[in-house]
Amino acid sequence: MSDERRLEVLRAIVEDYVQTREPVGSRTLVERHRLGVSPATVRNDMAALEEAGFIAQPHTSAGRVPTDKGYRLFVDRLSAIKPLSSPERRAIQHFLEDAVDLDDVVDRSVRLLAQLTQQVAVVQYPSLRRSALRHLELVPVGDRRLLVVIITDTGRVEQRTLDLQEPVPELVVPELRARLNAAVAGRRLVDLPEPLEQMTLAFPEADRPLVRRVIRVVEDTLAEATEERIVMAGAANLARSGTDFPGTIRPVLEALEEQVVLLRLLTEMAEDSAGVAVRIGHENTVEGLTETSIVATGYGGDGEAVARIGSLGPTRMDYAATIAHVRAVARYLSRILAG
Amino acid sequence: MSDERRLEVLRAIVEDYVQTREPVGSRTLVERHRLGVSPATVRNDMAALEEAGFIAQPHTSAGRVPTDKGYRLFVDRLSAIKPLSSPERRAIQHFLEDAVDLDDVVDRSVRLLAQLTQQVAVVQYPSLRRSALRHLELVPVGDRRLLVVIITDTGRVEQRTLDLQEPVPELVVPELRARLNAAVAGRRLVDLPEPLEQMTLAFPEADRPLVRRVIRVVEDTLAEATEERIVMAGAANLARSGTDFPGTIRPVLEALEEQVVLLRLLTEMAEDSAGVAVRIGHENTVEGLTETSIVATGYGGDGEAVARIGSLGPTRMDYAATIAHVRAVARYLSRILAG
DNA sequence: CCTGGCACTCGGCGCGGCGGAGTGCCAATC
DNA sequence: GATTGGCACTCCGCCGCGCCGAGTGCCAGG
Repeated sequence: MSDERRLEVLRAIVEDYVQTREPVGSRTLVERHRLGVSPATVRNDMAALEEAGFIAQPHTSAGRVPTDKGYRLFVDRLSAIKPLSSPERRAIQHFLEDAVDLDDVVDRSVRLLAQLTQQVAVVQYPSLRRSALRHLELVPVGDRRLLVVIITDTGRVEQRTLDLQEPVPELVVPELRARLNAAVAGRRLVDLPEPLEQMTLAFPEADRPLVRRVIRVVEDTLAEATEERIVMAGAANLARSGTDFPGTIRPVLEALEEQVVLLRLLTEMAEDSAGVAVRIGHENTVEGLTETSIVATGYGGDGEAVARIGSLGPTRMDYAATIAHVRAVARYLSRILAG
Repeated sequence: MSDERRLEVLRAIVEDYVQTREPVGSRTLVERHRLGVSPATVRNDMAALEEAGFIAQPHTSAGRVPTDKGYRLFVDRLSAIKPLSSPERRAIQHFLEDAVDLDDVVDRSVRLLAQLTQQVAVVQYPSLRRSALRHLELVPVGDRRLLVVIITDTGRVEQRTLDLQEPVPELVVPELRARLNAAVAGRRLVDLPEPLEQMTLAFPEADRPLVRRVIRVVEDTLAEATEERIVMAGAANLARSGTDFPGTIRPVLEALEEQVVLLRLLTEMAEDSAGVAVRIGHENTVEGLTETSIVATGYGGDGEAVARIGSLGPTRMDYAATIAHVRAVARYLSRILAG
């Protein structure tokens, strides 16, 4: 009994089940795939695969269904990545190229991915922490408020208002603005803290508290994981005809509304050698997502990713296609942001 | 046969149906409500109500169900607005008061409303057009770019970059900033165009093209309806236990993803005397939303609303409660924004 | 180690009968 | 003339039954 063929059988089971959404039996399996052996032989292999926990049967005397473990093995052995057709590529590129600003790029990307995969797409906004700063602006609003505007090289703009105990000295603001920008230009937010602290010393004693507060706001802004926004599209795809989910899709929708959780999940996911991360079923410990799988990868930035993009669907999804789509969109997205 | 009682019967039918989600018959109706008449009498009234198109029966010899027209009459005659309990009020207020900035306020509001109504909540971001300007900031970025930052009194911040053919004269920027702010302070964007045009004349001939371009950007920004963002929460509530929707919730989810359509719908809705707008079932011509009702109202601004907030659910919703909740959240939201 | 054969299991489906909730109508009553 | 009790009728939903087919596990033979 060759291990080789058993893997082949698992592969066939996964593919058939993904396509038909029904437990697959030994007879239909040999009919559809050129396995070169009889149903009886396949049955033996199936028994072994079940013993090892890769497949299971919903009821006695029913066909087999892959388990999470089975999908995992399948995905790990998945060597060939489906190449996209070249019209498909062109469509992606053109669609994204028409975007007018960062919001538009992200919006288009997430919709596109949802459309391609027919699943739920999730895109994290380019992270502030790993982006480089283009400019820092201070605007007095009234006489006890200061608006801090942070502009990154990915085109993202973030702002915070700062309430002050006492009026801001008119003259300090332009100077602070100039010095801050000098200290900050082109640096990534994660690399900042030290230069800023030194800068404080250049100001007269009296102004230092104010300077410290402004610096504090900038630091807080970058520290706040809350500010990591994500956008989502394709929720409607969860409710597709086939009864994809056991009970309702409610728990899934609930989980998806918790952006914080989703964000953590997305960033936690470890990428494999090919740069794509896959979480299958119960590998997602998040409540409500244990019946779903997530395919994600990073985008933007050379070498180190600036944010992540992913697709979420039922564990029984077309992994090969999803991986291809996620990679493709991530690649074009990176290109657009860099250009 | 008093018209008075017929209305009472309709009322009872709507209330029972909303609660039980099942067609309601004459017997159970008299048992649950103190109508003071016999089932037979109610049956006569029902026949009349059906004749007039306010109710219908799913199958012969089944109970009655309100039609869209029935709900409409019910809502129009709905005089008493359910007052919220005072713990409920306090909870709303505290929850919203803890918000740290505009994004947070909007986010909290939409979640809160979804939670209260157990439906889908939608909040439109404070509109630029109807907000008053607090401050206008010009920031040179590089020597051929100008960043225009627009800050409104609702706390919203919008920015645009402006590419220039020739370098900006260093000195013009501060002057332009000062003059613009003088011309603009406290005015609503819709009221602007004329004062800005006059202002151009105050600059030396050479600088006028630049001034005109900046003004142009400000005007464009306010003209772009695209910039009207909305946020949504509570999609999971659509998938509640009871089989609320005929087929699936898919068409509804799809419609909700089309923010542009949703936005148009929200702004089109005409408010009644009490300031709340209700669209019932097929009154929503939007595809996918013909089985849902929407309750919406404006918020922010004195007299004239600055943006809208609403709740969407199955036609069979608790209108009285939903209206109360929408009004309450809108009121507190307005208060927060004003303070 | 593979294969064909065989007995067994079990879920899904269609059918028929039943009960209950509800209606519509009619004649009697106030 | 509105209201009411009575009565016959309708129809949906539910339950139990039996069949069929797909699928399995095992065994003996190649």
